[in-house]
Amino acid sequence: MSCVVSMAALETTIQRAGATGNIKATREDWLKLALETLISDGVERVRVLTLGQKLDVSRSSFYWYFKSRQDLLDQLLDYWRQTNTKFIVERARRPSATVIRGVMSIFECWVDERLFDPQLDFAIRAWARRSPAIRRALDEADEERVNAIRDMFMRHGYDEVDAFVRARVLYFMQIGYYSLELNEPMSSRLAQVASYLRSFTGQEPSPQDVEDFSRYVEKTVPRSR
Amino acid sequence: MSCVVSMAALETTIQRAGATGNIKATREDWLKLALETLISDGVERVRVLTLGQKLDVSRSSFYWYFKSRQDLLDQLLDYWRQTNTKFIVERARRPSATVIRGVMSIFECWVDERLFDPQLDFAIRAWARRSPAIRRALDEADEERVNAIRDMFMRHGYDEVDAFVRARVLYFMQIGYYSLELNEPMSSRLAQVASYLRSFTGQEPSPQDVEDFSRYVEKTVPRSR
DNA sequence: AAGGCTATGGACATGACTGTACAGAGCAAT
DNA sequence: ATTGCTCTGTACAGTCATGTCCATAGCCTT
Repeated sequence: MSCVVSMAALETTIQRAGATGNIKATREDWLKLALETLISDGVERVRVLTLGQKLDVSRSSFYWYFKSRQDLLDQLLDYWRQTNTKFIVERARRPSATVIRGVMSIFECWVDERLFDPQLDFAIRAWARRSPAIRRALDEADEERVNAIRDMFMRHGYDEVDAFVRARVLYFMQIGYYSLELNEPMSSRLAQVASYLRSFTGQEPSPQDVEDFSRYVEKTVPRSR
Repeated sequence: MSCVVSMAALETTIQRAGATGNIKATREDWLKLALETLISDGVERVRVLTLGQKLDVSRSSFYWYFKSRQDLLDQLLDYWRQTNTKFIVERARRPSATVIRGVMSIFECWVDERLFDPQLDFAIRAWARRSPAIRRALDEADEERVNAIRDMFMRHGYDEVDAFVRARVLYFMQIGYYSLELNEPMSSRLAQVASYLRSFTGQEPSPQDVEDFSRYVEKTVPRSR
């Protein structure tokens, strides 16, 4: 579906499949489909049999590339680890002239699914409910993200508790937003940017701020409708 | 586990089990255990076989009380429908002297799991990913909740867009908060109440406000540690 | 064209789960 | 004590999943 995450990052996990013949499904095919399934249906639905049917290949092929189903799941987690937290932290650390600008930097992750894939995050969250290992990985990621955002607020003069709470409000609000899967058109979302900035920072955004953000989205986000 | 939701509401869905003998597991037992399993593990783990094993009863018993597994799941959804949205809306509609007080009313749901069960909500959310019927029910509930909160902000003079955005920030932030399953002690949470009120309303809470909220929690919330 | 390696198909063993059929246990009222 | 009702256990059929074994198809090199 909407899993348009850059698969580039997947290649990290992937050994070069030497382009030998008689290949119906590559390792990448299995991984990609598994990721899409994880995102749209949850871990429980990531099944060797089902994936094989969709790829029109028997299950033996799977066991050539992967040791077991668990092996595949481990790799999916690795993929998530290497992608979803990185950009948030990077954006939060960027120098910014004002808090408003700082928050706008982070907003970039919320409007561009190449930077942060909310559905993948949600799937990991559901997965974590029943798996302590996933739970631990997720907790670490959440903490890293919130801390990065908190530091941004502190750089702009908020005291520690306020910065922490505002970081949480900003981050948790977005996690919550995504878990509703609203699928709003970008135009509606942009129409509310000023209110969000005001609400998150407690300061009044300038018209220039709002305009710049719209520009950014227009120019860099594909399919922003 | 922490499923301490008042089971009273369940009885709505329940026909009186005439207290005849030879009963090992009542309909209530099945429902309650199913609900706990839904909450802690997700729908996929609500299985007739597993429930039966935990109740130490064979599966035939289940099929006496329920037409099928789907029948049970339908009833779980009904239970959620009848409980989780009600109190939020009710609290949001209560007259309040100031916005701060209005937000505090809603906060009551976030600190008292008898009013709002976050884990159940999360489980329904995960369920909704793969079931259009659940999706619809959930969307309705979310809209009802946000609208009730928005109206509260509007009653206190916020314009429509601002009220709507603040309602979302308040509600989504909480949904996000819960999906992290932080399990913080109540004392930490209370220590941040002032910051949260400030962030959500854009106004400064009085010491009296903060103190009153602490009092409320202390008196009415069981096990607030 | 012959062998070698890679990837695949098919068969088999095993286990978890749903739903159905039916016999019978236990209590209540007659 | 017999009958009737409610609930439970055992047994069976059917589905869907994982993982293993082994034969072999297909390209690549020599």
